[in-house]
Amino acid sequence: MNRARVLLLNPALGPLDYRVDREHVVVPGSIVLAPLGPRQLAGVVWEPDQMPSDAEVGDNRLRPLLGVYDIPPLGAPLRRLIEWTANYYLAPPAAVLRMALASASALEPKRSVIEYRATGQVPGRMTPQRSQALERIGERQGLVRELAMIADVSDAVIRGLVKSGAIEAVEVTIDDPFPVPDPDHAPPELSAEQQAATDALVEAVQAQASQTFLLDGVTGSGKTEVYLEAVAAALRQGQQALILLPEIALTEPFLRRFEARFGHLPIAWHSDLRQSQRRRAWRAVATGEAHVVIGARSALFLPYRDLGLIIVDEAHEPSFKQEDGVMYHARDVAVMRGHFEQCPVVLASATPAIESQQQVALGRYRELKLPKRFGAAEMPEIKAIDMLADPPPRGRWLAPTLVAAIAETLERKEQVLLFLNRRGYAPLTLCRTCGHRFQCPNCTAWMVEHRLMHRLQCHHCGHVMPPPRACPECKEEDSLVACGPGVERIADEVAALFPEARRAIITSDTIFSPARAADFVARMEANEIDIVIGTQLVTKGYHFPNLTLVGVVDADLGLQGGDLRAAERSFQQIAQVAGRAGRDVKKGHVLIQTHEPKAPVIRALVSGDAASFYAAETASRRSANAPPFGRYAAIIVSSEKLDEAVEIARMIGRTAPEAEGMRVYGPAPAPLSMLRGRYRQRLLIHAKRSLDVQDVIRGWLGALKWPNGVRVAVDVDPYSFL
DNA sequence: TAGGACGGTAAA
DNA sequence: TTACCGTCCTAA
Repeated sequence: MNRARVLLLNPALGPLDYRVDREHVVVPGSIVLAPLGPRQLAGVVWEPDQMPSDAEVGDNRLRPLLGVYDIPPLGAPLRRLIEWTANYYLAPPAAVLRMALASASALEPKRSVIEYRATGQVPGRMTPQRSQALERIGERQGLVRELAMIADVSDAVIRGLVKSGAIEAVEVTIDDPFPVPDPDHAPPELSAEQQAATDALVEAVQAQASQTFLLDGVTGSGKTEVYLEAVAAALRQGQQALILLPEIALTEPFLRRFEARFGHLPIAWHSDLRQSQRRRAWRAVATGEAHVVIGARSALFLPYRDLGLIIVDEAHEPSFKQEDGVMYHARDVAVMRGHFEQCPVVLASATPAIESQQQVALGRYRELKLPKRFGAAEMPEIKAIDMLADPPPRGRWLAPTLVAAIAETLERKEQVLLFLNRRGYAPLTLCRTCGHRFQCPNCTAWMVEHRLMHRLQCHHCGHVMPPPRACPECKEEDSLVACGPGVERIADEVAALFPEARRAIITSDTIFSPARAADFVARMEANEIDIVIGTQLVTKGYHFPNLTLVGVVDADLGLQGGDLRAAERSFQQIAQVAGRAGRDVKKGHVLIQTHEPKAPVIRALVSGDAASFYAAETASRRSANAPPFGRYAAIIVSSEKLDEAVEIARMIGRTAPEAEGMRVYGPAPAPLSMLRGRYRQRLLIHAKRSLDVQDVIRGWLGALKWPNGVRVAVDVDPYSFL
């Protein structure tokens, strides 16, 4: 009797056992189709001793597997990674497996699909829907369903356009091989320091052993060139390389650098891939045909056939922490994947996280430093503007000193970047007459005015409303005022001050596609933009030689909220945006507007003394027993009913176990006490490093029951305290 | 008494 | 997660 333990793609279920009939051959990792009640589900065969099931089922009650997919089995290193991730982050193994299998369509044996694209022909009969569809689709190509989504019309409109000849069908072969990057295409000239770091990485790639590096180089020091040589080394020995980036919007300039180095583009992996692209990329990764993958955090769980190197670029970025579903930290999971795959992992950053520096101090990670900028470029000069001593006029946000510096820079025909980490026009709208504030109906958050889009928008759940003319509370007309600045408002101020200057607003609202990002880069390089006003999207990755002045509009913004990483994060963000200035021969200048010029963060930035800032932060973490010296975990209880959420959270609080070196705080309403229509209560667990908190929480929550509509999620090593 | 809403449970 | 089943309620 041949039986197999199968982890199905159903997060509510543990592993189930099946009978394997003679016509099927399975090994651990095989991807199979299994019956489940009246349904059929895909799953992966697992070693029974690695995946214990809660109740053994007799041979006579087993149902047979229906089939085995013609796909390479998931390798043992990936299976170990899935187990580790599920264990560490207290997530169902099947939920982690789902990230590895990525999309059901990747499993289908289909070799081509019919996609559609515009022909440029004008349809005989034009309707508003049809013109909207054609306009929004533009050059894009996709399935009928995808085009309908893009154009925000029904499938029928698209089909009508196909019939009229305005859109044509194209057969797309989806498993075409990808071009192979050439490690010898255009090797760079490296400085002595870069060469030394490169040698260390190349040696580690050749050793094919697990080792983690912290590549710590100041902005503009040429970290990318260094780690791309490690990628070349992996390619030369026939292995795959993965490069993780924090934001997709950032990939455009990166793709171009990669292409310049290797002659071809890498394979991109992110959540916006179309179904056919996703399938093709997944298959190529699994067969080994994809040599270099660059991607967002989810690329970590792809089934690489032979992974030789992992790079985590901008490794300090908080966006590597996944905040819903399986709440993992991609930087930490990357290190574990390197451990299981027996390959080096490189964490690259100009402003490494305190956690990573601590690992260096403990001797677990090896540090490679690039303390100087590449070539003739020098570090920019950084000054603070005291907003109390040098305030802008009423109703304005840019201090006279900053305005003067902008004027001088424009005069020299150089470019300016103004950084404000706030999208939209104004973060809050209120009624002057009755004080009514516009709040999201689903979240504890203000509705943010987006003047360009002509609407109010919630940044947490995406709820939108048209900009109101009258106050909904007191019905007073023309009594609503915008409070505080967003990038759009700063852009207005810039327009009033420098009407001749060409402006660009760079946020996730305006750079929503790789094409838009490419367009922005091209316009900057052609000097068609004088002043960029942007959010954190512009803090990293870009290299504009003619950009010489960076203005930080509100350096105090990041210090609000007071979570344990606020100071560190502020420092990183401002240091990164400052690093955009003067990256070539022209000297860069940075002006930081703040109400607290004496705050340690600002002083560290101005003096350039990062080391003592980090030392002070590390000391205060140590004395508070905060990460990386102690650890936190959060339990978030959510329900559509407030009383239910409160009741269950209290019940969990009451049943908290006693454990040496652990304290439980709460429950209290979560900082965003209502999110996407769900009420949220939160318990915070603070424990000493040596305690296995996961195990304690597993035992604790495992013994409890709660009603169906209540969700209890655990966030291990939480980043956001929201 | 049919039929729908709801809650609980099994799925190998 | 999904499908199914039993229970309870309401309308007829």
